[in-house]
Amino acid sequence: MTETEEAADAPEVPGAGVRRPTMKDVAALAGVSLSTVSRVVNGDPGRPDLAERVQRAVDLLGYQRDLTASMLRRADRASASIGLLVADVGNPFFAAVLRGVEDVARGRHSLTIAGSSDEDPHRERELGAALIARRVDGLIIVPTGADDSYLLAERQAGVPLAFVDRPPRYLDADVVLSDNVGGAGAAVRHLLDRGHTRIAFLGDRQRIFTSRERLRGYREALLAAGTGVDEALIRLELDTSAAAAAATRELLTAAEPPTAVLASQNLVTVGAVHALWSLGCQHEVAFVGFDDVPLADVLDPGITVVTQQPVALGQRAAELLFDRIDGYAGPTRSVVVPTGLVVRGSGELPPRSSGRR
Amino acid sequence: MTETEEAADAPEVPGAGVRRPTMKDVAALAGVSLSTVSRVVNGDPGRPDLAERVQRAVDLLGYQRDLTASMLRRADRASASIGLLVADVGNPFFAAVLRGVEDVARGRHSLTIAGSSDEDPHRERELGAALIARRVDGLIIVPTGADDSYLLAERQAGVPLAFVDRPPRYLDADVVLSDNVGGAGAAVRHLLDRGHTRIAFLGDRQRIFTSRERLRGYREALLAAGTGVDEALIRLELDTSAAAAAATRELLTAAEPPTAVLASQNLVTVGAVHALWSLGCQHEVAFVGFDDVPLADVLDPGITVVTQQPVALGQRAAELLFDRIDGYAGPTRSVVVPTGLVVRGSGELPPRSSGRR
DNA sequence: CTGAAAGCGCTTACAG
DNA sequence: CTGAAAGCGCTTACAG
Repeated sequence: MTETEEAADAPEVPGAGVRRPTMKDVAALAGVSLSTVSRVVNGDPGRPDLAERVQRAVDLLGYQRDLTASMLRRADRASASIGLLVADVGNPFFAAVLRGVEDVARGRHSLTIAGSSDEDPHRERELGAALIARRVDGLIIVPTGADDSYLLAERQAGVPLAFVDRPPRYLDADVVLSDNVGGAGAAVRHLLDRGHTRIAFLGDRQRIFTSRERLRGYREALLAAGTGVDEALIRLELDTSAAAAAATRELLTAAEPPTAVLASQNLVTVGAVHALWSLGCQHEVAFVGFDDVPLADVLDPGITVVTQQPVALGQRAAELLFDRIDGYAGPTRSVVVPTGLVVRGSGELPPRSSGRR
Repeated sequence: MTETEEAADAPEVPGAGVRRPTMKDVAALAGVSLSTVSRVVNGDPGRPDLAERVQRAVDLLGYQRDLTASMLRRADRASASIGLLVADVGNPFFAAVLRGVEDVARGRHSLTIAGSSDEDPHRERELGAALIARRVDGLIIVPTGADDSYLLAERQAGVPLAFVDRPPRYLDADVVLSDNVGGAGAAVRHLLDRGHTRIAFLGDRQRIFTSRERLRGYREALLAAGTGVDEALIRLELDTSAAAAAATRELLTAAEPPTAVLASQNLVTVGAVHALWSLGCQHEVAFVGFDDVPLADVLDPGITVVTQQPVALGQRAAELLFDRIDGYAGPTRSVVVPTGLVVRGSGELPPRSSGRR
C-alpha cells in the first residue's frame, strides 16, 4: 500500500473541533426557554413566531439534536437502533440477512448495529453484552448454538429478542428459519427420482443447527424412500471450501464412490464443485448444492441448487422484532421461509456405476 | 412462509419486563454511595471490602451499566461505536469492507453501525445525519459522489471522518482507495501484450468514482501503447448484471466486434460472463473481469480477473479513523491498496478476426 | 480513600 | 400556550 501525506495547506487542523451547539445554545440565541426549543425540535408547533425563531437559531448554529441524551430522558427509552448478531457479516449469506434487517429497520427509522461472532460462543456473549450496554431497542441473533441462556436476563429485563437462521436453545423466543429439512429432503428426492441410491452428504459443523437439520432432512428422505443410509457417504464438520473439496475428492476416489453428492451450504458447495471439476467427473457424478452461487448457471453442467431467501429471513426477523418493540406481547411466533430447488443440469445426471471413470 | 403460534404455556409474557437495575439500585443493595459503585464498575479498586460488596450486588441484580448514560457525562463523550456508510451492505464487496472495519473496531472495543445508501445521495445524507445524531465516534464513508459538503459541519464539529473506496468531493479528509487506474491499466496491457487492439470496456455509472477511474486507466493504457481509443467499444452506465450482459451481447454481435472485453466491477463481470458463454464465444473472445467471483476458476476457460482487497480497504480506513479518534491531528492521509491480476485463461486467449464465429 | 452534589443534553410533569 | 424545575443514569470535580 502506498501512503501519501499531502502538505496541509489548509490551517484548520482536523479533529480540533469547536464545541457542538446544544439545545441551550439554541434557546439562548432564539431567546426562548429550553422547553420551547425541545418542543419545536420534536415537531410540536406552538406559537408560530417562537417556532420560527427557534428554527432560525437551529439553522444558524447548525444544531443537531443529541439522540442519545434524548433517549435517556424519554419515556420509551428508545434508542432507534437494533442489534444483529451473525456468524460473519463478510459471508454473502449473512450480508444478505443484514440487508433484509436493514431494509425493515430503515422503515422504522432505526439503525442496525451488526457484529460477527465467527461461530465463537464467547464472542457471541461479548457482542450481545456490548449491544445491551448500548441499550439497543432489540436484538436479532444467529446463535452459535452453544448456550444462549445468557440472554435470559435480557429477556427478563424486557429486551425484545428474535432469532434468525437458527433457533434459541434454552429460550422461548420469536424465530425465523429456512426450511432446512424440506430443502435437503427435496434435493435427496430429486436425486432418488433419477435413480440414485448412493448419495453422499457433505455437512458443516454439527454444532450448527442448520447443518444438523439438513443432515436430518437427508436421512429422513432416504429412509422414507426405503433406501438405507450409508454412514460412509456422510462427511461432516466441513467448515471451509478446502475441507469440503478434500472430503469430496476422498469420497469419489474411494472403492465404492457415491453416484451423487449433496452439499449442505455455500462454502461447501463451492469446495465440492472445485473437486468435481478438478477430478473431471462433473458429467459423471450428480451434484446438488445448498445456497446459490453467482456463476453456477454458467458452468457445464449448470449447478442444481437448493436456494434460500436470506434477505427474506432478515426481513421477517426484523418484522417480528419490531412487533415486540411495538409492544406485542402475544405468544412466541415461529416463521419458516421456504427453500427452492433450481434445476440446472448437475442434479439431473443419471447414476453411473463408478463416480470416477 | 409458514407461521406457527405456539400455545403459550409459559405465563411470563415476553416484553413485560421488570425495570432494569440501575447503579442506584446497586449502591442501595451494597450499602455504598453511587460514586463508589461507579468507581468499582470502572475498574478503580478502592477499598477491597467495598469493591467486593459492590461486585456482589452487581452479580445479584444482574446489573449492566448503561453505556449511553455513561457517555453523556464522560469527559471524552466516546460512544464506543463508529458509523459506516456503504452503497449496499448486501453486495459481497461492501460486506467484505464492513468485515474489515469491524475487525479493527473490535480491537478498539467499538461497534460498527452500517448503513446502505443504494447510491442515493439523499439516503447518504439521511444516514449520515442519523449516525451523527447517535454521536458515533467517527464516520467511514463510501460517498455516492454527489456532494458531501453536508459533512463540512461535522468536520468543523470535530467528528473524525474517513473515506473508503471513493474519495470525498468537497472535503479534505483521510481516504483509502484501490489502485483503480493501475488495475484497469494492468488488465489492458495484459491484453495488448497478447496482441489485442480492439478491447471493449464495460463500465458502471460514471457518477461513481471507481467507475471513472477504471475507465481512465483503460484509456491511458491504450494511449500509452499508441493504440487509439475506439469510443464505440466503450459501454457505460451498466448498473446491473443484466445490463452488462445485454451490452456485451450487443458489442459482440456488432459489425466490428472487439477481440477482448474488460469488465469494470463484480456485477458487470458476472453479466459479461453470462453473455460470453451464452453466445458460445468464451473461447474466441478474451475476457478480464474486475473483482473476483467464487467459481471463476472452475469455468473453462478460467476467468482472469483484476482483484481488489476489500477487507484490507475496510481495515486501513478504520485504522486511519481510529488514529483521528485518538487525537492524531496531522495532515490528511491517503492510502492506495494495490490490485492484483489473477491469470486463469480467459485473459490469455489470442485475438480472433471476429468475436463471433 | 469515600460520599454528597453538580452536571452531561435532553424530556417531561408541573405551574403560571 | 410558555418557562422553571426536576430527573433520565451515569461521571466527575469537590469536600471531608
